[in-house]
Amino acid sequence: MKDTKLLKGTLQTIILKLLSGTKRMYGYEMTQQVKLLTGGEFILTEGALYPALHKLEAEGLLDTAIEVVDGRARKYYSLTVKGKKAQVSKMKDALTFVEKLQVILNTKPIVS
Amino acid sequence: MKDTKLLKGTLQTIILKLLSGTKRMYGYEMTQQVKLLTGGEFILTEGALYPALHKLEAEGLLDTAIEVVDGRARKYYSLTVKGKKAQVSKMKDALTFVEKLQVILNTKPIVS
DNA sequence: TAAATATACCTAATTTTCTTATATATACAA
DNA sequence: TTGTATATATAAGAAAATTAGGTATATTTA
Repeated sequence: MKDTKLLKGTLQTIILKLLSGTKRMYGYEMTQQVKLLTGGEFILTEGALYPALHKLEAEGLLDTAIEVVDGRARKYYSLTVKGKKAQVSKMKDALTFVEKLQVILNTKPIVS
Repeated sequence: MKDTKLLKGTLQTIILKLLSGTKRMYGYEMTQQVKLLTGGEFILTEGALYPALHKLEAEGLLDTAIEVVDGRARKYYSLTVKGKKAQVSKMKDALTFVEKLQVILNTKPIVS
């Protein structure tokens, strides 16, 4: 991979999941977090991230709060109640997706 | 899931993988195979499948042969040499994708 | 026998999502 | 002072999927 920035429709789920583990997070922080977690395999580009954040906010899943830190403006995002519900739902879908994909690709590890 | 027909960019990989396990396969057969393998969770729609097959053929990854069976025309697809190489490559990407996605979603089972 | 379902292919319009490129701006290090 | 890191944003285009249609034959069911 490395080159592929393809997040394949899982971007919303990733954003919601990241936010479910903390009080709030800002965009740039998400890009760094994803890079760190995946050893640089997933690159969350701004062109994909910011529109996705704006969409989730418009849908009422995210709240925002702008703060200036070290002279730079940050836009913090946090889950709304609706967002928390959506997170649970999307995680279920993602789990099913991964599981079934592994079945098709015949890569599901045989574990108890 | 159930409702989501979202295959999220993995459709090409799925097609190549299905074909790697057999000599040849036709489109409708792929839809049934995917439905069977996933317990109905993944629905491979024709609107997604056929354009994908045509694209892979145009790229030289698939060969075709039309045969009439029981009065109905079937278009059999098989992997070319180039297609076999692409299959191996795409499978590697898919494995990395799933692995890293599981890390981000914190759902990676702790196994040896 | 007529209607519905299953088999089997296809495309076109639209929408969604992502890539690529660009823009702005501040802080810090070389 | 030039580049890198931090931080957000949008716009044009491409890619991929959804939705919705179309054609046709075979089989099953009412």
